[in-house]
Amino acid sequence: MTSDPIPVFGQLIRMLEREIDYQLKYGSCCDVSLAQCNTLLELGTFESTTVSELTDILKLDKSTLSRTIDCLVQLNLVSREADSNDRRFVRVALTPEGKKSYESISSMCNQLYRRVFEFIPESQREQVMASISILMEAMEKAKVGSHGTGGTESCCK
Amino acid sequence: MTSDPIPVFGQLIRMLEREIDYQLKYGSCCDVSLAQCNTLLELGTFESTTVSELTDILKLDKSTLSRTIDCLVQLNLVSREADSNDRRFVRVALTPEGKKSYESISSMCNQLYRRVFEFIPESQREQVMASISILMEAMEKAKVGSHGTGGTESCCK
DNA sequence: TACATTAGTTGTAGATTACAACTAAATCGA
DNA sequence: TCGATTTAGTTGTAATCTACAACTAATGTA
Repeated sequence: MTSDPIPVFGQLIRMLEREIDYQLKYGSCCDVSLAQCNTLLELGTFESTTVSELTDILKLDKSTLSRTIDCLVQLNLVSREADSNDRRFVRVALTPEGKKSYESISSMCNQLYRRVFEFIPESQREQVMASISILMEAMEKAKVGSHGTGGTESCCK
Repeated sequence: MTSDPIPVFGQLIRMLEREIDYQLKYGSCCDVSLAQCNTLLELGTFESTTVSELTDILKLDKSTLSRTIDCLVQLNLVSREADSNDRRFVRVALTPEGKKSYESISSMCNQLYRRVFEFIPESQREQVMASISILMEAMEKAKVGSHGTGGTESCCK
């Protein structure tokens, strides 16, 4: 029974967060911004999606995503098309070029993660994988319904 | 021997990253921006620091941090003072008010993490803690020296 | 058909960030 | 000791990111 592990957990998790962000930013996204990169990575796991689905996943405002997608469309990486069943929805999908881009980004990510895994003793890899999964699930469950005031406060006065 | 776990690892880790970010943003930082919040959380673990140390930890440009600190100074949460040994360095530290703010933020974080932990079966908590630590260490070791071109590319043209 | 709801876009403005150019202080090399 | 170089940080500037509010369009409901 040592001292409270929770604050340490918090510190670790924040370090991890920054590390991930950094690696993704400077290691994997070459031609697109971090936001675009994350969007592509998500799009790659769907046949096609909608803006609101991406909103949920990426936790960004729909306007932000709408514009991010604008950019990706202009870059010819993503296609936008009204859903034929419910024309309020916009089906968003990777173009062939977007798929290539996705492949390239995710392969770079995977390369990094493989590298990371090499630094984890083989006997512990399974444990680490399982733990991330457990942690993720727990965070999902622990998600609060209320988000305080939300929004972007900040600087100074 | 199932299929390659690496891509799944990547997905999980990105989900986790967003989850952490979101929780910290809307759950823990009430009066200050996310960047300020992270800065306070780091400052809280030091007696006093320098801008460049924070640069390393937070992986932000020194100019960005300089201004973030400006804000915190204006908010009366942080003090800035030339180092007496080497006057190029600026010692940055929490003011008493900043300490209170730090306590409040980190206690809110810890509350969240405690909540998260409650959703992890007790038998697995130690494993998860250990895994985060292992992963973190591995990511540090795997860190590449080169960061591509770096910088903020992006939008469209 | 009118009213309400839902999905997404556009107007706008502030926040965040980084690069470059700068100042000030310390160190290095004759 | 003095000039050149390096180091820490700040300021000028500009692009990107983001969200809120107000809007349009499509659907559902009474």
